Amino acid sequence: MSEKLFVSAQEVAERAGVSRSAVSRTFTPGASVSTETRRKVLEAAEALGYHVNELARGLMRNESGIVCLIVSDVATPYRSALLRELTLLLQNAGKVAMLINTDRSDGSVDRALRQAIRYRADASIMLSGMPDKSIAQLCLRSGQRLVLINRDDEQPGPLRINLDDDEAAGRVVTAFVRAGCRKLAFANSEAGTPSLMARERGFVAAANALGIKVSVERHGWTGYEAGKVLAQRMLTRTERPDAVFCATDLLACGFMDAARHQFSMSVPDQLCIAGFDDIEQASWSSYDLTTFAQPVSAIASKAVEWLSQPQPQPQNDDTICAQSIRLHAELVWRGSIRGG
Amino acid sequence: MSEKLFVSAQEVAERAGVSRSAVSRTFTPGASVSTETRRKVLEAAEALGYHVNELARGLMRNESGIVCLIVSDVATPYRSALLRELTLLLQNAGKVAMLINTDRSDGSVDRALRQAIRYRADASIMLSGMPDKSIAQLCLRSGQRLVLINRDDEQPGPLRINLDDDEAAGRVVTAFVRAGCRKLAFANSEAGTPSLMARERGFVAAANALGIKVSVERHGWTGYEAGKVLAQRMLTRTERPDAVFCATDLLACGFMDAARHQFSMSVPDQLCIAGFDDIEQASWSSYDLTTFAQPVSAIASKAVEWLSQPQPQPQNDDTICAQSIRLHAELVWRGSIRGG
DNA sequence: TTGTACGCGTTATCAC
DNA sequence: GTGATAACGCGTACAA
Repeated sequence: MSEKLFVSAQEVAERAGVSRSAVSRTFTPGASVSTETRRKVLEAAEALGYHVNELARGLMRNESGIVCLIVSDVATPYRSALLRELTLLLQNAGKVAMLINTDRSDGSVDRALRQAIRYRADASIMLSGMPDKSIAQLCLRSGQRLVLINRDDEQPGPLRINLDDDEAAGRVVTAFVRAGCRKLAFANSEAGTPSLMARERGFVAAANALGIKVSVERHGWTGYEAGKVLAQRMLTRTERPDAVFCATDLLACGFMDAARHQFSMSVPDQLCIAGFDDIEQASWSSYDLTTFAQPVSAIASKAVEWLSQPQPQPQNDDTICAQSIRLHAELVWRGSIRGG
Repeated sequence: MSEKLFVSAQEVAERAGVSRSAVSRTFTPGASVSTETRRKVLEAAEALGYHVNELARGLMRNESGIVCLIVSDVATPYRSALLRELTLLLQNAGKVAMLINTDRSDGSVDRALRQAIRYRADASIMLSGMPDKSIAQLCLRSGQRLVLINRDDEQPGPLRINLDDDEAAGRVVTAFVRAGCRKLAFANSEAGTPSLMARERGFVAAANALGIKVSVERHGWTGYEAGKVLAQRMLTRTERPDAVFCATDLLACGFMDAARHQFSMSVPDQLCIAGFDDIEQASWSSYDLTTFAQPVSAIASKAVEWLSQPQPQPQNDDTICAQSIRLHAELVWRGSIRGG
């Protein structure tokens, strides 16, 4: 049953008539081998179908080449776009991506992180969820790097990449007011992640500064259906808003569809809408949504870049050399706000 | 610089006052350990922050627990949905997913497959591309399982999962004719993958059988923009089609948007449209697209199920015990065809 | 430049 | 049930 399946460096060495270390050196970038030996080894390897065993290599080097991507809702447009960029750049950097799907259940992210540790991942990149503090500490203590994207400022990850959510939200208020809107609304999800809440706070604050009150509604998670529900709630009131900022493009699409097809409202004439993320669908002509672009490729390259450079410090147990990057979310003007 | 980072079973054994084997057995599901020993080991492991090293374990067992997902266009709705299901089921089966992104470039999938071999993946699941026959053979010879989803019938993979594309396409013809349409069209991409071509063939054949000619157009890859371009081509003709079957939902969305917003056509009154995949956007009320559902969860569970059961045969070099599964694509009736 | 010898962390085998 | 020992495939210090 269990015949030898993979061919080892030993066999290559025998066939090539050299020592096993010669084989090892041939496949190690920095090593010194004579041209003749290398040729013989390569020939034998090709003939036998030899491939380096990264598991064994990782065991020796204490460096697996594996980077763990921890994410929930992979099928969501923004998440999958970020995933695409990350995997692409990781591959170019000679790393390989391990994908772990989390859900809302308790301990889901912790399990993911533990999985990453068991496979001795060089790093973990979290696109969702917040790890238990102790687990995160364990990662760091184990020499594993941690990158948190659009997560928290409080989290203990060494590299944190965030957006200027609050400031961006302020710019929507200006746009709405310039379009002649006065009855502003904010449609949010109940997820309550830091970036979503920052958008809400920024929007409300900027409006209040202009003496405008904002009606805020929260429902469900950040998806299309939740947007519809939010619209049903906010548009059945006697006092309808004339402009709504949705915390997410998916919410905005749902909101817009409900406004048009269930309430026969015209966008942007009777209702201005703005979203956040700039998912592909936002540019589809049925929506033509004004929104803020997540700088996905910038996020991904910052993350991978940071992972590629060598560990700056040995890291004391208590003093984690944290680094925080704040990226700009550009406003993409389209047709869902009047007077672009 | 390189202080000991991870804690090993050896250290746990010392602290617990038992042998290394006892530690190993504690973390091996099927092994027999006394309750007392297990308790001591678990306690020591917890205190030290011990985690099994899957790299070393994989090295011993000749089984890494890694399953390679080879895919291009990850950010596409259908692909990401399939990816979600697969990663979820793999995790439940105790496996872990390694994601490799391929592009259209030559040798991209081959590199991916080689990567899978280097990490001693137990299996590779291909959602895109077709591997070079020699590489595929190498995988199989190395004891690696291979699953091809919506790929080819000619490929050498042991498990091939396909849909009844041709038959499904025939059912659209019936629906179109029943809606009173007589000028049928098929909008395809230039990608030319087997499933896309099967849909085209099935549609044309079924229409011809009823004495109806079909105008076929192909452009770009299977995306929203390509759908728009196809609409521009087909709707500027003197003889406009009154029903179009798009090889993909993304194409259909683009086609519909162009028809409505650039040609002021009403769907489904002047133009019936059908798609394929049943991506989430197909159900959004702006599109409300009649389409065929990819049975993503069935596909994923078939694949994972097959991987979970033990290798049925030792596999001779020439006789590969291939298995082919043909799944049904259900028609999802929505508003883009008259008279549902 | 090349070969020898050892160690990485784990599991399987076999005595006890 | 438990503990010693061999083996997995590889990198590398060291001596030649």
